[in-house]
Amino acid sequence: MDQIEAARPASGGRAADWVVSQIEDDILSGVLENGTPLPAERELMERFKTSRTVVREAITTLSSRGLIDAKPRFRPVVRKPGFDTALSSVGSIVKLLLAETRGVKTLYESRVFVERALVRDAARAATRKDIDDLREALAANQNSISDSEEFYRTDTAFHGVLYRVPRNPIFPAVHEAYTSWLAPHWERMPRSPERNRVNFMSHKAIFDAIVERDADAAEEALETHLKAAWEYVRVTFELEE
Amino acid sequence: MDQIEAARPASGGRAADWVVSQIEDDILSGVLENGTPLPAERELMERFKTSRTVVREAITTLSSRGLIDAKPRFRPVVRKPGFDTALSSVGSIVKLLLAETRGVKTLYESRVFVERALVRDAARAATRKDIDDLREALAANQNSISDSEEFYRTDTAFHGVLYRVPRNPIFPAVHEAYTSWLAPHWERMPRSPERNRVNFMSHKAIFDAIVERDADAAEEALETHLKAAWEYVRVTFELEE
DNA sequence: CCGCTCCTTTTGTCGTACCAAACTTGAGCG
DNA sequence: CGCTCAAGTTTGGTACGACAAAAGGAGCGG
Repeated sequence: MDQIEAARPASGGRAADWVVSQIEDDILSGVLENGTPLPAERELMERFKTSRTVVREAITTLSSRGLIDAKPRFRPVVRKPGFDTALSSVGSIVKLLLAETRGVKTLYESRVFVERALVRDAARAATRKDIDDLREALAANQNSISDSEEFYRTDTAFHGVLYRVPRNPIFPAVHEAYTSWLAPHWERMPRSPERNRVNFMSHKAIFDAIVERDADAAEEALETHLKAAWEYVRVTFELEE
Repeated sequence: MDQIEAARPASGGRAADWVVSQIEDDILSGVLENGTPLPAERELMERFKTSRTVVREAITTLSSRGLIDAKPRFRPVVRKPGFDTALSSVGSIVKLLLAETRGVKTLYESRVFVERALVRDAARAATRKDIDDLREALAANQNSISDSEEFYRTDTAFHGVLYRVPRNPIFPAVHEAYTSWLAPHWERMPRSPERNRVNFMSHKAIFDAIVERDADAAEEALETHLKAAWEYVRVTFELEE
């Protein structure tokens, strides 16, 4: 037992918060490796010399912070945090916000904003490999025009390539967040090969502009694409404005 | 007592989760108004016919989701969620991520990316009032060159105006998040009137380009500005690359 | 009206107990 | 030897009761 635990603060803060920070440290320092289950609650209460109440509170807090993955009745699994888990941990609030008036519109507009910048960046700085990835994603998209289910996936994947161009892990995380948050709305949309073809053509226009290194054209193509997609959603769901 | 409560699911999910969703509904539907304190725990356990254990777990969950503001020993206060609270609730994870290698750089680069798009947008679509706000913020910035403390505030405020141009509540929330997360690093930076003057001149260049409706010039001015600021930080803290 | 004390309420923590679901073990079998 | 399945064991989810400490009020005196 050479474990040196920082002394628990005498008073003021909650004991649970202290346990949370202790476990956080263990996760970050690698004592608790990614993917391994957390020790049993009764074991933790012994290690931290505290009650199960406190341990359980700490666990729920860590869970909602995304540092551990806690399914009911199962051992919580530690999950080393990345920007992706950070974003997914706000999913619950965002879902509430989307239920409000204009919530979806607000989120979607921000997505358009971000992607406009992304295609600009791609036109400016995409590497040869980025272009190849885009071309590949575009081809996959074209090949699945007749299969709406698959088309949706390849559509998402195409946009996903754009989020990876800046080589910043935040952007793929943002992309995943956007798609998961907006998916419930998208999935209820009627699909059709004709519709898919229109979207594919938009993707192709974006791709062509990027290849031509024409940032303005790329941005405009993307904006047209996403605005049209929104209009389609709006009419279908009869949203305001 | 005309309150109709959805029947608690028989089994499977945690009881606490059910209570969480119930209180969420009360907050969103306005039964629990913003700013009012939550009912006492014993009252809630009576209303939901459950134990205090469950009620308390629900409260901690709601707290870490940012739907209520819970200081120890004080009654939790209801806080209607916005995109701002959503972002601030991930602060705890982001703080951990910033401690990792290149964490700050990653976050800062994303900020540069976003602001590049913002100044472009401002050059394209800023209203007369936006321009006036920018001019005012710039003037305040200039007037506080000699007061580094105040200069930092007006600096932040100037950038903040840019985040408000798209008229999308997500962006001001993002700005607040960026500043609060990066503030601990910035505040340890040495300041000087000379340094402030350089930054002010950068702001002015950005402003001028926006007024001229020159998106390319605005973007470049901003990139130069933030890259220089980063270089300053990097050298001071001797960070890698 | 202000400030102090005393009493009530409420939160934070602990301990115990019980159930049901998950896990472990080992016997039995092909 | 490996697989299946049914026991027992562990462990998470919930409930109940208790108590110290702090907050919130009520009353009292200035």
